Amino acid sequence: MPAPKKPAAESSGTPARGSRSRIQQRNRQIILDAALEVFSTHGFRGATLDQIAAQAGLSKPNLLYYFDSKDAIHRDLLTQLLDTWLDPLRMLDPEGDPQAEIMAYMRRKLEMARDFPRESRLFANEILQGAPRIESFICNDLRHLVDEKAQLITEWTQAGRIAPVDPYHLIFSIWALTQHYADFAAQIRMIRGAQHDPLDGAEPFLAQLYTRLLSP
Amino acid sequence: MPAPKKPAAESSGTPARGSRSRIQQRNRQIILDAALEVFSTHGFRGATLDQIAAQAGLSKPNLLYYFDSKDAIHRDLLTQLLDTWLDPLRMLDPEGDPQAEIMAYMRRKLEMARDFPRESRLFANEILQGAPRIESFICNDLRHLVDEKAQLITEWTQAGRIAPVDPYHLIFSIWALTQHYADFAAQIRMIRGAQHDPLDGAEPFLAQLYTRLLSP
DNA sequence: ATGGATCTTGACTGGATGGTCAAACTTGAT
DNA sequence: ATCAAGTTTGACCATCCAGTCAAGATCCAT
Repeated sequence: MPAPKKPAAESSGTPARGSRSRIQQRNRQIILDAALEVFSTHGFRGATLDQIAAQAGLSKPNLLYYFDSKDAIHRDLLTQLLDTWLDPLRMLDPEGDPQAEIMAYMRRKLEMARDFPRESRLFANEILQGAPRIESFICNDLRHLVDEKAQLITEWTQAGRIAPVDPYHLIFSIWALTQHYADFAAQIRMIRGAQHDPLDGAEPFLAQLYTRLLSP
Repeated sequence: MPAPKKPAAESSGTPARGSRSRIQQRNRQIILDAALEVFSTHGFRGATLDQIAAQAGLSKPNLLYYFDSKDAIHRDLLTQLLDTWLDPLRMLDPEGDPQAEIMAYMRRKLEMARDFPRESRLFANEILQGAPRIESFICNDLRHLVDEKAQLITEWTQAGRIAPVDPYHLIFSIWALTQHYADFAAQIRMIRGAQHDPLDGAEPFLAQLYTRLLSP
């Protein structure tokens, strides 16, 4: 007897994109989008499959037809997120103008806070809990990239091309300042009033801040 | 028949401190401390009474002898937290030297991140979820205080005593930069290695940053 | 030492929630 | 049109978890 055809577990390896029907592609995406909404505001344990199903407009058993478990949905979201999380920092170009490069990095992160606030909150939730699911990513990929770029920044400071700053704290400051606008958007909205976009005025302020910090 | 004597609900009004026995004082504090540990890392829904009981070294029914419900413990923690959350900003002195006042505010917030990281994470969890339980606090107390201090900063900039900056974003930047060291401590530890204190070097960096930002 | 008040807990309940399953429905290749 | 494969769901189960309860242990004023 052939086991009931589940639409591919694919927990590892290549997605085998072509092997999925249009319906699968569409519904998996709908589910991931709904799950991102729910996980990012309620955290993993705070989210329920019923909430996600309601948000997706599907039945709960139907979610579990497309994903093996609640955990699998969450893992998929995190994997997808981490896949692009490093890109802005990776683009920091050793050949470019130091100050312009760092400003551009800050702007890319700020764009991510504006365009992907739910992803930022998903990440924040994960770190707040001690990063149990993404520890190896942070200790390996992220750490090595940060070490590499910190080295680059140190060279820039030693060459006198930017003011002497601690490169690690510089990077952390960019993370803190940009992600704050996504992670703490609720607070900012309540303080500035709902009519403002939380990010109004953020770019000029951060440009001013880093210009003054980095000018030799 | 007298109803079983629960140790005072006290959900509102004065604690009636003296009315509690030594055992009550002690155990309530043990429970709140354990709950802070658990809620701050797992969030409200992610925490279980069993975890809190284990952390406190008490039985679950015993927790519920001292507090009416899981929610009541959480509410107590938040209330206690909010009670002092505004103090550092409140201390911003209109009569003091503007730059020194803002630097001192940053340092007070950084001290709180160092001394009360669990409280910071409890707060962060709450905001990430949209701040449902503390909306009125943020919309009223916090908002009014921020408006007042933003006004003060504006006066300082108009008097040319500090560089012209957006006062709201200045305040948000202090929150972001200082709380980041508590909320994202797990990430910082993984990147810098466990031997470093996450806050090593933070104070000089932030001093440098705000000195350069604010100097007229 | 004694007794009533305070504290503690094992055993339990009811509801929520992740996950299963078999039957029903839809799709599209022939 | 037909049917096998793919998709959907109502009903169900097992476990987890907040909260209850009544009986037992401890404390402390007298």
